[in-house]
Amino acid sequence: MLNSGVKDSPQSELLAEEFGLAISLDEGKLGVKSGDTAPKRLRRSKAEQRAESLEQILDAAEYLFSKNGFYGVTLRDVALRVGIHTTLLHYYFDDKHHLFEAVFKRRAGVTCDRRMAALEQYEKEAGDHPTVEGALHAFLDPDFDLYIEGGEPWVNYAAFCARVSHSHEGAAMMAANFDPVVLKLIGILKRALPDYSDEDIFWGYHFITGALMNTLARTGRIDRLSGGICRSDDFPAVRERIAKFMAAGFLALKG
Amino acid sequence: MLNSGVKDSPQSELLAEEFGLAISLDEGKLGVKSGDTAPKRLRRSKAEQRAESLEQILDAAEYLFSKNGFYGVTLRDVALRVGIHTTLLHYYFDDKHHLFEAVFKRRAGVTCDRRMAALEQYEKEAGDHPTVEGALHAFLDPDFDLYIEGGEPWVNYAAFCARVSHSHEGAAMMAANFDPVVLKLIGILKRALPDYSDEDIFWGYHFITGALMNTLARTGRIDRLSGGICRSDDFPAVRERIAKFMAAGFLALKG
DNA sequence: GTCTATAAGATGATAGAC
DNA sequence: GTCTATCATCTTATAGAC
Repeated sequence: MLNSGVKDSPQSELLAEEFGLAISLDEGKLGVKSGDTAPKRLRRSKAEQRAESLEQILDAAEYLFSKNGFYGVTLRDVALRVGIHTTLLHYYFDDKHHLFEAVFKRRAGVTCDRRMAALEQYEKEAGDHPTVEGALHAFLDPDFDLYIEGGEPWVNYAAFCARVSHSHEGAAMMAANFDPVVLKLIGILKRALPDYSDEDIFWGYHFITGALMNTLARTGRIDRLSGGICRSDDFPAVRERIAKFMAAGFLALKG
Repeated sequence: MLNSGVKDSPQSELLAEEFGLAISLDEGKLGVKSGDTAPKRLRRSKAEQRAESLEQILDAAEYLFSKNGFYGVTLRDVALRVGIHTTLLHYYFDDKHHLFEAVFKRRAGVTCDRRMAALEQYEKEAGDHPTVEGALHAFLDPDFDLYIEGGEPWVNYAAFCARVSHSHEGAAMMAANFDPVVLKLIGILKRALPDYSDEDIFWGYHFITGALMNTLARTGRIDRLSGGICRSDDFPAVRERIAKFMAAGFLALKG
């Protein structure tokens, strides 16, 4: 396994767990039973080691890209943070673009699946009369829960996505991965607002995603502006307000 | 004066006008009467020439920074676009950071002054009973008008600001320049919503600015998502909806 | 898998000629 | 004011040793 940034870090073995989350993309893919009969897993399989190294690199890249964007991070920065040599990054990810894409894709599936599942469940529950606020809760809350409960890696990923969303390189990546969920939401909104034009509904979504991305970016602006009354990383506070706020906005568009 | 990107461009003399806007920061500062009696201004003063060169550089930098951010643009990119050598950029702006800051500051004052004036006028008109929607119109509309009527340079500046707003380098720049106007808006909102907590009001503003920045960024995402029904650069469509939408959101927070 | 060595090119910046 | 020449440094990427 790789060094963990700080040289000779004694607890480097723990990092993967510390940063781990119950939901993991790679779980199961490796085909390795973690329980087995081994005594406290003294030895790891090659596949496990590789997966762990990949995770550490992706964590570092995710953190740095979320702060400075694609061009603001060098492979040297990433390697230094992990405590390895840049050549190893090429070994694992070929080039910088692939690394960037890997960071995006690692968690994209998880958040999409959760939101899609929540939307589908809401559709069933609501039957013929979905509400805007109900749909928005189904769309937004699973994500907020992920960021609130998932710890630092997920919060970094959120900021990473916020950055990507305002960049041109990332627009295609966003579309390819998130469009199905968003269109699912749009579909429910249309049924909740049958007399609305598509234009009104899409602009409403545009406002929501703007507010959401501004939250995920955690720039610290609202902290200073409010003199500490609000904190950029107070996701629960936003979760509590955003669906109700935006639902009312929708209803007012034709009012 | 400088070359205008394309070598031997015959109409390079016209560029400054083409990109010019009625509102200009430098107007008046130069102490040069443009009308005078000169026959179609065959000769320019040194100061005028210098100002024009600066404008051309700033236009190019503004465009590029708005697309790729601070780290995604090299001085060579800027120089190439203007048709000059990088050393000249150092001559005018010292270093890259100063150039970036100059791009930001060139138009920051204009938009702030306009919005502040509109907010103050609204305060007078509304007297003791300001409304949320009224305050938001005063805050947002002058800016939208600027972007709609100001042409490409102002639209690029808008995208530039959107990018800055999600970056850490830019957070301080944003605060130093825009906080007074924003706090003015917050003050009016407080009077419009006397029973609201500061927290609710600041989070509401947070949502608004997110939606606004997402608009200014013009990433093209809403275009593809909506299959062409909405266009990223359709500022009038947003102007028409955003104040009403967000005002309703505010009113719903305590409802 | 991890490292050393190395290359080719880009980048921000300076000194000085014209 | 504008350009040439030059610099040290950084950046991505490859080949090959261990």
